[in-house]
Amino acid sequence: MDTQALKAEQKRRAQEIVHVDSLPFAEPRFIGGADVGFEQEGAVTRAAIAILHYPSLQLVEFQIARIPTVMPYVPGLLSFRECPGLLAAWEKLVQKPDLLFVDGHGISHPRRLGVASHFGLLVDVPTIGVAKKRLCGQSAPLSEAPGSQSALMDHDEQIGWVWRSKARCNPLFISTGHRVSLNSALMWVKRCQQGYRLPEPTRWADAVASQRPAFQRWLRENPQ
DNA sequence: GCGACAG
DNA sequence: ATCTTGTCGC
Repeated sequence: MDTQALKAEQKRRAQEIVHVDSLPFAEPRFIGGADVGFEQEGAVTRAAIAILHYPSLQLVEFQIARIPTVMPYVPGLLSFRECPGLLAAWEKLVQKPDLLFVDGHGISHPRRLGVASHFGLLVDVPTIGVAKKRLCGQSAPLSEAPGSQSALMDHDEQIGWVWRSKARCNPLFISTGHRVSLNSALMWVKRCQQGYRLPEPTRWADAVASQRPAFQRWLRENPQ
């Protein structure tokens, strides 16, 4: 694993990211959520993608792919570890989403190519990064009130938003993945908020991957 | 040199 | 990310 070469590749690919809205829809019909986890002590990569109908936010499809892990976790190089699994899950989808939320950062990354951006480029789909922790950049302190937000800045450049999606919960870090502006990224995430810390697409992807009770209940209510 | 560091 | 029960607080 040549770290320097991978970093150079990130800088190169980051220039291909479309930072403005080039969404082929006035309103998306399907929004997806993607999440990656690991099994067998990291030897197996498990990627899950959940597809929700918009604006009902009802789960309509999910796919899980398991492949041999290709790389160790290195902060800043996450996409090289997670994209192979995400691609495998993506190819299994019957209904591709118009917009995809990815667990992790988009352009709020040292070289502006977080997993949400990298995957968006790979499959050429609009993506938004929804991360639970900061990777880089700084922001003004957030108030305790749910809904409070602050721009995530790297010097003079805004690379994302820090948004308290729910009271008494740590904020989320939202950023452009690909083909979605920063303002729209935050807007779509807000429109998929249903009272939990994570927006529905990402929340369902996690529930599917981890076999959460809510997902098991959905399976029972949706035979076949 | 020291601390930070998505999942 | 993952290993894991109860527990504190709204």
